Parts: sequence; structure tokens; C-alpha cells
Amino acid sequence: MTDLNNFFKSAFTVDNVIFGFDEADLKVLLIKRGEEPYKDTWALPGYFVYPNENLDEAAGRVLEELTGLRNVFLEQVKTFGAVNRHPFGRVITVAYFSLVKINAYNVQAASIASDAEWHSVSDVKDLPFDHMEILQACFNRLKWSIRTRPVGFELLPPKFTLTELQHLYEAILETPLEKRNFRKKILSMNLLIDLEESQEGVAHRPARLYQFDPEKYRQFLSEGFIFELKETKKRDNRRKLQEV
Amino acid sequence: MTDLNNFFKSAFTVDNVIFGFDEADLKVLLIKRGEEPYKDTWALPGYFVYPNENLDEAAGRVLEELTGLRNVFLEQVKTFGAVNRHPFGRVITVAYFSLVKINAYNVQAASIASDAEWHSVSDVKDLPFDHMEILQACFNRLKWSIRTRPVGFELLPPKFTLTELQHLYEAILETPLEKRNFRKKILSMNLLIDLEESQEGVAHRPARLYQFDPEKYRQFLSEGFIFELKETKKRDNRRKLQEV
DNA sequence: AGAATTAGTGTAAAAAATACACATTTAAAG
DNA sequence: CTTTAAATGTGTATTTTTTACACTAATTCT
Repeated sequence: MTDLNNFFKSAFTVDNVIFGFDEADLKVLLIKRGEEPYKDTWALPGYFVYPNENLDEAAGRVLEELTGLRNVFLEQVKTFGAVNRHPFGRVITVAYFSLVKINAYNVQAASIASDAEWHSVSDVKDLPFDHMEILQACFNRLKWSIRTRPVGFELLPPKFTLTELQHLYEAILETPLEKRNFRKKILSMNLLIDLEESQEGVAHRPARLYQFDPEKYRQFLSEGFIFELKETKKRDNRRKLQEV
Repeated sequence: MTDLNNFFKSAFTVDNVIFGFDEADLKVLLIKRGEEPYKDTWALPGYFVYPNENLDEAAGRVLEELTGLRNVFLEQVKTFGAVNRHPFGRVITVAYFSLVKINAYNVQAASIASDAEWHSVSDVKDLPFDHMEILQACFNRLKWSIRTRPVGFELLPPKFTLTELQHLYEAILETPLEKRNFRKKILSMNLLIDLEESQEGVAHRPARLYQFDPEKYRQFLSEGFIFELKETKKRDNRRKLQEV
């Protein structure tokens, strides 16, 4: 342990699964690799961790270089270090996922934006290295996070409708939800501010706009409540016929 | 990325939070450090990851060296890599937790057993490096795991009573549970085999012995059911007085 | 035989989840 | 101006789950 610097040579990276939500689809930001191996293929953005940099900082830096965004939701998920995961040597990578408001994503501000593109998560079928596994792990974590913490709002604009929120949940959980029950559940938590404004420019009855209130959430927690949307459990719950 | 071997020098370790359950107390296995820094203080067991070794393998190796046990529950939790977490240089560590049947723990088989000792988790107040933070992260993960997957059985002998199981849940969740409701919930999942045997050598009515059935759990999952004990939610649920 | 100790159970009330159908509001089309 | 299309928004009965609560049963020890 005293001879740390010569113990063995390995490389340390962070990979960042950046999620965005665009109307009806959950997206992930991929970059076209500029270097071997796998030059010119779409892959998860990642980079080395610098010696003077904490892991979270490295992940935040990757994110900022790509999107121009700071202070967005970022969370460590899992570390991948299979011996042969990188053809050029031992590379251990810490996977993070982040949630960004896709509209705030600014191509101009991003230093390597020309090589970055949003892809629908459901369309991403193969990625180099073990990136499919990393993406899956992060997606699974997101599914869990959205049920147990109010993180969905990170993916929506500050003002949103309940239908948009429901579509977001449906896209992430990959299951349809019942409109009334969803609204009842969400509104009963009392975490949203009803802005008493309406959508504009839609060709139908405009929906009410809401805003997530972090202050209300702090209070909610301090009162011992728990944010939780139940995992959909298989059950035959059809209303039974009445006997006469 | 092509010059991996010279990018920067860092050390890679795994730390393993090994949990055991002894009658009424959740325990963690600590070792007395034989080297600087923090020589002779109790710390989490950890070691370098070898160049030819996957992360899970490294964690399994640490576990086997310490306990003589193989094929026990082991799961990655989080990676800790703060720049200054180790006084001698940059050391990034992947934290795992494992669950062992404390009775199966064999001092003889463990190569460094003389320096290892079980400590009650609730008594562990300070540990070197960021080990308190690592312990806390693993304990939190255990709390979550025991509610959402049938992992509690890993900590109990193959045959156990429902009271033992309840005490285990109470120790991990750090909250008292109501006997009848706990039993009803557990038994309703149909994951246990009633061995139709009883405890022996106790000075009171002996309890029935049960066994966890992994096969039943596979079927349970395949039928779309979900293992879940609700997180205790604050609620004033006292029965209201009847009006006459 | 009786005391001590823990195991084991039944049920009513409250809360939460589920299933289901229609009226409302707006813009667009005619 | 009227009608149509499209999505919003709401109420309630049923079922399931959770919760609270108190007594009897089985065994050992004295």
C-alpha cells in the first residue's frame, strides 16, 4: 500500500448516460467517436478522470463539455471494470447518468457538439465496448429513481402539463398508465404548484400548467412522507360481475 | 486513449462491507490494519484489484481470504474516489457489500482471521479513510435490498423461525415491526417451505422452522409478482372511536 | 400443578389502488 | 355561426392492502 504509484497501471474513466425527454420519447445523448477503437461509431460520452478531480467532478465536466449545462442532475450508477472491456488495456469506468431538459441543451455552447446527437433509447441497439450494458444499468436506475424520487421534473421544462408528465412516466417505465389514477396520485402528493395558466397554441382544449416545488418536497420529506409510485404488479383486478 | 498505460497513475481497490446477523444484531466484519496508514485501527477489508481480475472477482477474493467462504451474496454498491481519500496517493475504491451466514464463518479457513472481528453495525462510530461513508452507503443499500428482494435469507441459517426473520428485518430496517402483519405479509408471498419441524432446546413453546425456496421465488417472478415490503410511512392510523 | 415464556392466530377499520365513462373546453373546419 | 375534432378534466364504486389490536396454545422450568 506504500508503493501506490507503481502498483499497476490502469486507466480510469467516467462514462455518462445523458437522458433527455422530447415530447414522447426518452432520448440518450451519444457521441460519434473521433478515435480508435471504434472510430466513427456512436458511443456513450466518457473521458479520463484527472488526477486532481473527484469522480463526480469528472462526470460533471464531461456533461458540461457536451451540453454546455452545469448543475444538472447527475448520479453515480455503477462501475464497470471487466478485464477485457477495452481492447487497448485495462480501463475501469464509473458510469453516471444525468437528466437534462432537452430544450435547454445548447449545441453552440458544447465544445464537441457537432459529434453529439440525441437518440431514442429504444432505438439504440448496439454500442461499442460494454456500453449497451452501461446504458441498460443506467436506464434501470432511472426507472427506479423516477418511482421513488421526484426526479422526473428534471427532464421537463419548468412549466409542464400533467399529460406531459404522464407521458414521461410512461416512456421511462415503458408501460401505459391510467390517466385519472396517475393524476390523483401525483396531485395527492401536493408537490406541484398549479400555475393557473394554460397551454397556448394547441388545437384543442389547452391544459393547465404546473410547476414542481422543491420547497414543498422538502416539507413533504420532513413530515415523514415518502415519494413512491408503485411498481406495476400483475393482478387480475377486473371488476367482477354483480350477482342479482 | 491510445496511450493508456501512461495516462496517470492511480491505484484501484475494492472494499467489502461484509454483513452478518447474530441473534439480534446486524454485524459487520472489520479487520485490524497491519500497515500504515492507520496501522492497528479497525477498518473495512479491502485490497488491490489485480490486473487480470474483474471487479467482482476481486471482491470475492477479499471475501474468501477473510472468511473462507465462496459463492456468497455479493453486490457492487458505489465507487469512492475523492482526490484525498487516501493520504498516500490517489486510490479509487469500488465498494461491495456481502451477506454471510455468520455461523458458517470459519475462523480457521480464513488466512488473516486473527485480525478480523465482527462488530455491531450500530456500534461502529469511526473508521479510517472514508470508510464510515462507505459503510453507510452499503447499509442503506442493504435496507433497500431487503425490502425489494429476498436477500434476508442469506443472513440466516438454512432453517429459521419467523421470529428470527422478523428480528433480522427489524435490525436492518431499524424499526419495530408488528408480528402478525409481518407474518401475514411474508407467508402470503409463498416463498417459504414449512418444514414441519420445531426448534429444540428452548425454554418455551418451540417455533416452527421454515426454509426459503429459491425455486418458488423463480416462479413468483415469472408470474409477474414483485417482492416488496413497504417502506414504513408516517401515518396516523389509530382506530377512531365509534360513535354510538 | 402452576408459572413463565414465547409462538401463533382472526378480524374489523382505514387507506390505497383500481377500473370505469362522461362532460368540458378550446381551435379548426365548414 | 354551427359543428366537429381533439384532448382535458373529473367522481365514484369496488377491490385489495395495510393497519391496529388481544387472546389462546404449546412448551419448559420450578
